[in-house]
Amino acid sequence: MRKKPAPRPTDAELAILRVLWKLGASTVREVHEVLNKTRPTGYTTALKLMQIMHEKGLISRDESARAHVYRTSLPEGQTQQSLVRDLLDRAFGGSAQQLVMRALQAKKTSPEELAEIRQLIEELEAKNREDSK
Amino acid sequence: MRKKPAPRPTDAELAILRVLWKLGASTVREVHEVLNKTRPTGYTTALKLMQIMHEKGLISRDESARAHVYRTSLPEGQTQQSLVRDLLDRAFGGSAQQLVMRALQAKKTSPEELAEIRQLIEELEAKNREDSK
DNA sequence: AACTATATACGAAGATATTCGTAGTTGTCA
DNA sequence: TGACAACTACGAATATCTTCGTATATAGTT
Repeated sequence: MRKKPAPRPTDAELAILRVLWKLGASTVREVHEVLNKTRPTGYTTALKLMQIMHEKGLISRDESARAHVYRTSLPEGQTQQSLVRDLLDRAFGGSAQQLVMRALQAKKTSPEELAEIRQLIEELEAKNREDSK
Repeated sequence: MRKKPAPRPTDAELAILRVLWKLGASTVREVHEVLNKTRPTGYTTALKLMQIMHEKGLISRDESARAHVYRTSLPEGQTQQSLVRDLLDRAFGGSAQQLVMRALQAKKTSPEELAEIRQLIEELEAKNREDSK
């Protein structure tokens, strides 16, 4: 008896998740106020979406107060990981290398960020050498 | 009077694009035969999808033969780039660094691939130093 | 010429995603 | 307490995605 994995969030759902990760546990109103700035929609639209996300298990809620308080079910990094893995499979035949290449070409990356990435890679390479001993 | 950019392909559409990139220009039957192995569906499903993709501008077709021959409108790399950029914006706040990190964690990458990525990064870093002179 | 195999076109069903209006409930405050 | 503001629940309209059945056309074969 295993629990179903959370389904891939849709575009609108991901927008809400991003707000919740940023703000932490929040009410519908708080989420709506943030979203409304960049993408004007009605309050009940946000409400309905969050109710659906709750049904799907993407978010959980605390109903003890009149205004329910919602929080994400999974940490940001874990969801990002899933999304990347999904894109990897759907568009890159599973090749992380190709995806990384495209990502670095798709957007200018600051020298500091490049250095961090290089460091991560060097760590992975060191780990490989370690393992093969 | 500018042409509309090709919309983001849906899951089923991307699966078809992948076959077309792999095989090159192909008929519906050829595409369907490949897809049918991994995801059994009817022939007319593939046909309909490809007709819609043609309307959207995702693929073009040569109607001179009885069996139309379809080809992708954009090269694989360009579409991959768009998809990565899209995910970057929707889930990573535009941070390529974060996305790369997640990609490398999401999937084991071979030492050879890691080396290639490292090389790309070193090239980008060299280019940065060059530019800042 | 009739039959068969293989095409395309098209409509439509069913599922999912997104949007919002309306109804009804609850807390606040003058 | 009565009016108002804010909240949830719910139904439904609209759009999009995915699937397939049916109608029709065309090429090849006997």
